[in-house]
Amino acid sequence: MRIATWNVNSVRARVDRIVDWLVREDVDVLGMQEIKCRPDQFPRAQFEAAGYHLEIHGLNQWNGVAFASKHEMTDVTTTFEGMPGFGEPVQPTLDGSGPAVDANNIPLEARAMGVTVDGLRLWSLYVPNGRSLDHAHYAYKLEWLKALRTNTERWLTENPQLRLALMGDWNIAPTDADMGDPSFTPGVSTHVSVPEREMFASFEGLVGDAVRPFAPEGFTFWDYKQLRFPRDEGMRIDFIMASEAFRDQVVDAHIDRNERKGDAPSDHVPVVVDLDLTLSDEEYEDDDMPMIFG
DNA sequence: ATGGCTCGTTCAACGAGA
Repeated sequence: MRIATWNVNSVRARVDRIVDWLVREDVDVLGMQEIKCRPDQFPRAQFEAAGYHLEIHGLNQWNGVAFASKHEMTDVTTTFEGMPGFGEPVQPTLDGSGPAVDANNIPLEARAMGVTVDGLRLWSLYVPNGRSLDHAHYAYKLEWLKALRTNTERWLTENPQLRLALMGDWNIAPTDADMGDPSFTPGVSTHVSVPEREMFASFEGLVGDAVRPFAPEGFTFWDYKQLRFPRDEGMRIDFIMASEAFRDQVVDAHIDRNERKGDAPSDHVPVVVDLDLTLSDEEYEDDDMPMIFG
């Protein structure tokens, strides 16, 4: 089972590349971010011709998340409990026909989608950028992640064996090795600030990086400007953060740097994990049994 | 010191990205 996450920076501008890659790499499930369109604008036909089912959450030209999967998707959700919105409060509609809002009547953005595939609980997440340390978007980013962490803890408390993956564009470079863009300055810039890194670290013990053990180095994003890609001045901000039960089944992983090359690439590249779903807890428990030598 | 690319909006610049 091959599962991937990719911030595609507009699915309509990139549909040929995305579907070509899915087919060539024989990807089972892809979580996308920044599709930048509504479901009625999504280029469904090309995905479906390649054998993929689709789940799409997009409200306008900003943000937007989706899944393409060869296998059936169930339990589709586009929010988690306590997810904050961004912007000005709106008047709630009595019949619930208006935009989805948080507890303060602030509209929710299209930044999360959860699906279940073959018993795996997968989330496609587009964490808010933050814009700058003194911007309201930065406080929103931290609140959004705090709510995600609270839900993650609850999901795993209810089911410690849950095979859960929080995959997407986290918009945080968790270590200095993950930041290679010289325009980002510690203490001044988003993505490397202490509160962001502490928030990322707060997921430890719940989920861990499923990719880094197999791909210890490498960026997932390079800015379009300033020759960042040829100079390899990128950042590692796209992650598949997974529960222990999920990681027990991961047999390989990689970052597909080649997708930053060629005509009209996204500024992010796909991040991929390969799972062996036949690996079970029982087998691992058996491995822990004392050996009896005859 | 500033902008640098790319996208969607929609035809002219601008918001947003990171």
